[in-house]
Amino acid sequence: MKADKISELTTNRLSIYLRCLNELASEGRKTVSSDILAKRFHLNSAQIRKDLACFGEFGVRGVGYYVENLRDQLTRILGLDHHHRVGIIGAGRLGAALADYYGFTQTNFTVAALFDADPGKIGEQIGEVKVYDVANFSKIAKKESIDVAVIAVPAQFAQPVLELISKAGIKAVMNFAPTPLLAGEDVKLKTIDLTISLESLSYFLAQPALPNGQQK
Amino acid sequence: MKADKISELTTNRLSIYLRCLNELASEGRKTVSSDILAKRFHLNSAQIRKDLACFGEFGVRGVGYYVENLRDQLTRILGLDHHHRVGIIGAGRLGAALADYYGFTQTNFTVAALFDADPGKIGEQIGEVKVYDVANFSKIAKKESIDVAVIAVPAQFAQPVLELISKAGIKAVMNFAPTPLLAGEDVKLKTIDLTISLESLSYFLAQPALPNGQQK
DNA sequence: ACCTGTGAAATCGTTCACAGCA
DNA sequence: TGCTGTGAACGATTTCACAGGT
Repeated sequence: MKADKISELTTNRLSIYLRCLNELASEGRKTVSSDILAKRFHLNSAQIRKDLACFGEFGVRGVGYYVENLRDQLTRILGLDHHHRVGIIGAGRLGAALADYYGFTQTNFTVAALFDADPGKIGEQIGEVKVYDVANFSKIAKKESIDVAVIAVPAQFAQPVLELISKAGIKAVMNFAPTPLLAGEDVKLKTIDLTISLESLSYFLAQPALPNGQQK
Repeated sequence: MKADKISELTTNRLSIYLRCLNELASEGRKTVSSDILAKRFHLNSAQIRKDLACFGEFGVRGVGYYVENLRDQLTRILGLDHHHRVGIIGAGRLGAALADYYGFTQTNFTVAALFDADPGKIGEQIGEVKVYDVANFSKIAKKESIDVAVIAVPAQFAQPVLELISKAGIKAVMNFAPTPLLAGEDVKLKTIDLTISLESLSYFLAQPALPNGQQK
């Protein structure tokens, strides 16, 4: 298919496929069909094939996919054969937790620096990582080769912080502030809005249970 | 429209509309049209009307929506006129950060208890909240009237923890473990997978810039 | 016989455009 | 005239179903 426009839903699933393949590889499996993959991990086999076909013809008819080969291909497609250096703006509890979280679980992402405006926090050491003055963001970002930024500041500061990040030339941003942000066309912004997620749980709980005990 | 099947995309947007209305209300605005709302908050006016029409006829032709009335309606629809009590399983950095995060920003959600299996953590006090032995989850959940659970444990423990939550009769669960979980039909599960989000940023960075400087 | 890659169909979601009411 | 509520058009995504390769 080799299309130019790959949907975000597809790339999100590539992450999932990669996880599955890592599991299969660690079990010593050599090949896997889209059908086996789908049944085992509760996916749809046609979707797996379509997603993969966007990037090349990785499968062999009558056989399936070679686990190690496909894993390597996905790793490359997702850019996980490169290291990424993450800067987190906001050294509150959330920023500190994320510094830990990424550091422990993601070998391809290293948290290189935390930033804050609070003089009481600047200079502190959180785990392996130092807290810098956010006023020096651009300078430190360059020195530390940061290519991914995480916004973990209160909502009202999120937009100016995003502009600071943009000006520093960083193209990939993850936002935890519960507010939509406006970013330039060349910047990839992912907002994870915990408030919306919580309120959607609240909505579900507010729905009356149907007679058979199921929810709507 | 009064439909039975409301999509999650719609309910997520209700949260956003509610935020916008709160902002307008605090400015003293009495009425607002879907068009004004859309232009100001970068939304689509037809979508706003369709979303709202799922739940009733709140608008007045020629006038728009009454800000306070619509805000109250959305608050009710989202179940935010009730308090929710949250239990967080996993008292690591992430669990602790979430305990703080929700406590500070969400007046409708109170973190009632943290749970962990580590004897070193049990009995600790994190902010206002005590850490209990996860073995006593069901008992404490009932005593504390917990109706929302948050999974903040490592991936390999997430499924058994979900089953524990289910058995305690809790119907709304937010999962931060980077793994898909299987839940019963009557349980609403939201997974927030930071690994997928990060890898999708990595994918974006791996794409070659197009000649005009834009990304694909 | 098995399994991929892919058009075609079905489903789901968004946007348009306008009838109808204040 | 201004604005909602909604059928219809459009667009995106998922699933089906099968031709064709091994």
